[in-house]
Amino acid sequence: MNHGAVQERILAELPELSAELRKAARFLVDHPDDVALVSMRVLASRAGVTPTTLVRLGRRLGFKDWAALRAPFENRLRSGNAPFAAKADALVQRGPEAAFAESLNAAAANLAASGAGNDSREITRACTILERAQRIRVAGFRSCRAPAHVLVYLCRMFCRDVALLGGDGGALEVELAGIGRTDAIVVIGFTPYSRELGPVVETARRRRAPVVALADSMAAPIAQHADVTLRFSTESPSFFPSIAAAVAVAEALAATMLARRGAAAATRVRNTEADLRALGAYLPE
Amino acid sequence: MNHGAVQERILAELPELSAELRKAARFLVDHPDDVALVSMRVLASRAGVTPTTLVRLGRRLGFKDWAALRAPFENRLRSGNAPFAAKADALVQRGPEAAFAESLNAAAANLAASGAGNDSREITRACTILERAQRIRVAGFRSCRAPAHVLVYLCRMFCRDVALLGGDGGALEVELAGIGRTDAIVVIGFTPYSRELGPVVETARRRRAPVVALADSMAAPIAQHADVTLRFSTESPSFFPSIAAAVAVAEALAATMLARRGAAAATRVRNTEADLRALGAYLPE
DNA sequence: CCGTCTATGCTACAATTGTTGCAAATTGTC
DNA sequence: GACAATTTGCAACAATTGTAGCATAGACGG
Repeated sequence: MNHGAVQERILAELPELSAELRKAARFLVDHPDDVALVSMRVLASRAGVTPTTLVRLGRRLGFKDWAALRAPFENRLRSGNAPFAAKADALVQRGPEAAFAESLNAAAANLAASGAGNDSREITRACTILERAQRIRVAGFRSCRAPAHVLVYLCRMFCRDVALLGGDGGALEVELAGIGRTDAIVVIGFTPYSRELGPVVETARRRRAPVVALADSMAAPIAQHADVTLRFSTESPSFFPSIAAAVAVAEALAATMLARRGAAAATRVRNTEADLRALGAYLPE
Repeated sequence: MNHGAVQERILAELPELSAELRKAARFLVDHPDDVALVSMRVLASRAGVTPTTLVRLGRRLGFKDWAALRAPFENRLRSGNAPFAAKADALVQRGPEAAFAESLNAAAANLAASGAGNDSREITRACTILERAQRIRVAGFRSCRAPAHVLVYLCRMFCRDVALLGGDGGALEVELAGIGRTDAIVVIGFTPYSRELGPVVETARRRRAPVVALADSMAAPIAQHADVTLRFSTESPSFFPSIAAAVAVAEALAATMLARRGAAAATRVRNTEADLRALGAYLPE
């Protein structure tokens, strides 16, 4: 039996399995490398499961041993039947099929550039501004709506008053009405910059509200009057720029804020998660 | 140190070694898979050498442990290796200041894993489904709203009828009303899966509408009944999972569709852009 | 409410792991 | 041939491995 067959077998059996067995089974599907390369005990701990559960899973799937279940995972990695050679080739070959890998590669390069392009002082300043703010408002339009949404979603987990600007049709001015010195505005954009960002930075400046900009350039119009600017890169082999790096920067910003706030904020995040779960936001396991 | 470097090191040292050590060293070079996959004792017996010799070889090559020598051979077999592991090692400093870089690194690793985790046949099938569809509906909730938004935004540039599901408060059922075999549904989610995805996949299945899933696992409940599943990884050093990779996969999917459609679609994208510009969507330079 | 049954974890155990110290064997040198 | 130096193997070690048995916890039906 080869690895593919085992995986199918697992997926077929998945609904019938009990909670713990299913958790283990999913881990096998998701981390096939580990199955072959590490011991059962450390595999179990990585999967958040007891070693016993893995033994039982093996039995349940019809294998005599753990070794018997593990064997197909080993063979998968052996260079003989190389799915990796094919994979590596796929990364190199041209044509439509390569577009996927190329796009991902470009995004990864953008992330790396974003890591290098922001120095820690700027990051610290951005965090300080956002932490002091009574209210945080985030502006991002068109393709930058995604990173804006991410930032709002994450900050809501540990900040009182965070909102996305430009929610429902054209009420932007109303949403900006109460903004003042004690708040903070985050603007996200890259060339060409959405027109809607104009009024946002404009009112922010007039009301002396601190501005954190996420942009593709220090010279971006939205960065001109910002107190801090964090950079991200949008290079892409395709016809549209990539905003994956912007999303990653937004996440990293939220992660940094959380890290600075320490344990209290962390438990607050956990509470929020627990609330969501209790409210039935998620599918049951 | 990666496997290539170890191999070079071995070959360089080879002439200096004694008979037994050389025999062992050659075996390491010739059977790299075995080094990672079997225990030192059976490796020794396969090489016709005593276990002790292997330990001594490791020392001789400058490794602290047998585990240290073995590690590069393991990494060689792992799928998500690439140049990212090295980068992650470079920035392992702790503290709140490092959170930013760590978060970005994790996201980059997730991108790499997503590239390796999706084989090109699946990608092709996903594209085919979406290209055949008269209408495309995308479902993504909570944190997965961001990648859903990205996919919709991009596909709109070259597809007639694309929309985000669950737009305004609870009209999900209405939006699903007309769905049928000739349409396509994209569902995006990871553990824990938003409850709203339940009805979506359910109606898709009932109406026999093809489903493309973007998920963190082949074993995801939303992937179970999907026609194709594209994987992304959400590993993160922080308290919340990262969706940067999901965004990148969504972009890559759009890029692939565009590449497959050829020049005509490309000009269509350019026209859309030009329209936006003419309509005054962007700030003037 | 009780009893049954399944699911899960804990503990113990023999087998196997990587490693060490020491003795035997081999090598080269005078 | 005798000596030291090096190379090699053996036996034993603590640690870790995969597995089995027992006990507990929880679910379900009467």
